[in-house]
Amino acid sequence: MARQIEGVYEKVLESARLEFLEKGFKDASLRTIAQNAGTSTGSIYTRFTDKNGLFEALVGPVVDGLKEWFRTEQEIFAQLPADQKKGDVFEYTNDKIKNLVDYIYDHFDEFKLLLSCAEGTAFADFIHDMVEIDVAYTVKYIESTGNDALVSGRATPEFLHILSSAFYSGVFEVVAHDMTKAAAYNHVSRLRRFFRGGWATILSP
Amino acid sequence: MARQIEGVYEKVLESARLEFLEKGFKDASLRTIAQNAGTSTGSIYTRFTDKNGLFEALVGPVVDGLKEWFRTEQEIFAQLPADQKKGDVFEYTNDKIKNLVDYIYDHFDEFKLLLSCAEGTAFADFIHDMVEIDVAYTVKYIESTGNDALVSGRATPEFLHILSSAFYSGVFEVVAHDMTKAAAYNHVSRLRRFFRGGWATILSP
Amino acid sequence: MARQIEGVYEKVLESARLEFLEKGFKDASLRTIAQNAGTSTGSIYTRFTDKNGLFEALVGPVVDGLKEWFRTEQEIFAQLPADQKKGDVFEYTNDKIKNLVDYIYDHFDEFKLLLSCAEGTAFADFIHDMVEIDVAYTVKYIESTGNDALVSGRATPEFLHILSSAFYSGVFEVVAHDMTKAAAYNHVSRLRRFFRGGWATILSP
Amino acid sequence: MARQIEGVYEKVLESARLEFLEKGFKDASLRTIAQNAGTSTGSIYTRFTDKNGLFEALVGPVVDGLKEWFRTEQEIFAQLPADQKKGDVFEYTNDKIKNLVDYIYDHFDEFKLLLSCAEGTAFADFIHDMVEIDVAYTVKYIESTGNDALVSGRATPEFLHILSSAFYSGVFEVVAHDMTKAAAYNHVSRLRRFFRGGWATILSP
DNA sequence: GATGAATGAGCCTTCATTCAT
DNA sequence: TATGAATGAAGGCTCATTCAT
Repeated sequence: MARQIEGVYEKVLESARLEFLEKGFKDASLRTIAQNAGTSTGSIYTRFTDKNGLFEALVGPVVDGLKEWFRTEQEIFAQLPADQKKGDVFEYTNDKIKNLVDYIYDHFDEFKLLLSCAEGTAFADFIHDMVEIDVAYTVKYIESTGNDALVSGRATPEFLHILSSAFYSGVFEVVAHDMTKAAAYNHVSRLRRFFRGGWATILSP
Repeated sequence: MARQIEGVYEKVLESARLEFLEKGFKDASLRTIAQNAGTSTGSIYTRFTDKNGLFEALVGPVVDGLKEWFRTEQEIFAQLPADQKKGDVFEYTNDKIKNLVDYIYDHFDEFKLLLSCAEGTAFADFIHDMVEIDVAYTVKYIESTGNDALVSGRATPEFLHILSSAFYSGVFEVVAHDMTKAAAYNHVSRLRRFFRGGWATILSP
Repeated sequence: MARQIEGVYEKVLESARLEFLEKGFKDASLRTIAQNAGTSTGSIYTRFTDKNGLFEALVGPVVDGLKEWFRTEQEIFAQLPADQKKGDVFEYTNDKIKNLVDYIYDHFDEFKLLLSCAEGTAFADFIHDMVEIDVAYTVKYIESTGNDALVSGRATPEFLHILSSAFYSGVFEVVAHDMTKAAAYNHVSRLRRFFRGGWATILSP
Repeated sequence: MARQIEGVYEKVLESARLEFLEKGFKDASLRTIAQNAGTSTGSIYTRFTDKNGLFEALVGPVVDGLKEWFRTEQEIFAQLPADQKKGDVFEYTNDKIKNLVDYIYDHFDEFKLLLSCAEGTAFADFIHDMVEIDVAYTVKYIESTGNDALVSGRATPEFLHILSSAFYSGVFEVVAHDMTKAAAYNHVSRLRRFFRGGWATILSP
């Protein structure tokens, strides 16, 4: 029984990362990827099904991790005592956002792939998808705290979407600009402070 | 003058618009475009030089118009009396932003092309380019009013960039979501109000 | 009645010369030629019929002139008194060959076109054609002087061809190498001297 | 090992040979070549990289063989005892030149390709390249025998070039004229004899 | 499982020439 | 006559994917 040659999987991923980063998904060549990984195109198909599968193998775990992180944090928050929920969310989420930046910088290449090289991929709308999740959680949060922002019409799901879209676009600029992690912390926290005022007007009657 | 078959120019543009919208720049086929326009591929080259030239013919005037609009507004503002400049900029720009939405909806397809179908094109970084212009004008504005936001470090060009990026990403979501114009007015004005608070903290010492 | 615009003919020729020299006949573009001449492709067709016609217009007169020169010299020689014909032909043709070099340098570009840029043209076999003429004249010369080189088999038309081919290839090297006219005189006369010995063994029993 | 359909390689080469011979390099069509060989255009690229690669596959080995032959003969000659070198080189090279003709006729099509169908190819200047090699060897030979032809100025590298160019042009005429091998032997040996006299005047003070 | 040759549709682009204006 | 837009075939080449070995 033939076994998969060890180390090839990783080499292909590495080679693919570079090729996708350089040329984007569509213009990347599987032949080049295989060659630089020291293997054959066929073996890419054995391991990754597809060009799309290869891209997903690179980026999927990072996306899943991010979604999982969102889910977990949401759950943790949901189980806080009611008074704490209504407390200073801004303060509460301070660490959270720092974790997010950490996560981004732990997977910088992958985020670059997601944000700049994913056209033609299931991940083309990465920001948009993240925003959808974020909005869903925000809605839940607002509802669970009994805040009347939605009921009163001060916020609508669509507007929350635009708001979230604006926020995350700002956040992910740190990737496009290849900021240092320190600069990223700084900018993201400024961005949050900037948004804080707006949120206050929405959440307070 | 050699004959130029009438109406073909427009038909090609229309055909190209549809093809680019459907498949994006790279995957669009000039053959298909020519066929659907009832011409030959060669005549596309006669009229538009290039695949890129064809895309630019669709989208260039709209971008130029937008830049011109930016420039003009900036100039008008620059010539206001000093006290008016320092006045309520939010109120002042209310109409302006409405004009912007009007402009977007007057050229909806083109903005869709710019925002979703321009990869592989000189317009791939459309939002980013607009943001650069916007930031340049914002810096000028801040400096010309004698505000110390920049000097004090409450704002940096990089942070203004992120802020602007966040704002325009939010604005252009109305295109991605195919909102009605009415809904767009509404959302954009909400977005501005939301940002107002943040700006206040930056501009006031 | 519309007249041909004056000066265009010459401008087209000049533009064509440059384009053909740069890219060779096949890769030259009529559009480029027309453009650089400040006229339209159509007007090239009006004046020169064809891409081939254009090339011929450049090069044909020079070829014709050369052929005419060959013919005239041959005629002059034919009418020399018999004893003079048998005299030192080498000496006699000394001036002739100098005239040839002069002719080449009076039409240097055209010879370059003929020798390096004529593939795909009726002039592709220029040297070969010249050689044919030269051989025909040589045969006539040998026969008219009563020399038995041909009859005896010391020379055959085919061998004369090869000989002539070798000689003219050597001569036209001065074009390929962009020699100065002075250097060309020098080399061609050396070449003739070199060939002189060989000829002597053929012509003398 | 992935299957390589047997016999296709040869069929492609054969098909290419015919197409190149008929139309020359530039006007030859890879589609036609592939079709006549019963393959796809793609497989030509797999096997030969390029249109150029295909031409080179046909002609490269023959050129290399020729260069190698030159090199070897030169080396053998270099190691002859000094007195033999100064002996009758004409006699010595008698067999050599016969070998050359043999080589040409063993690869007749390839030489035709090189001499008539190579425009647009790295082999466009085949004769010129051979001449360069030949001249280099000739210079070495002259120097190594202590002959003063170069020192005295009776010969210059440039003139040797022209001479060699003339000689090989004559030799390769046998290909252009589709001579029989017998006729070729005959003509080439006549040509050598013809050149002999000239060489004598150059080499003897 | 690994290989990599084969596929063949498809890409953008160029061109000499024609011909309506 | 001059123009130059139109033609449309043809060009070389690339690619993801398949599959015999």
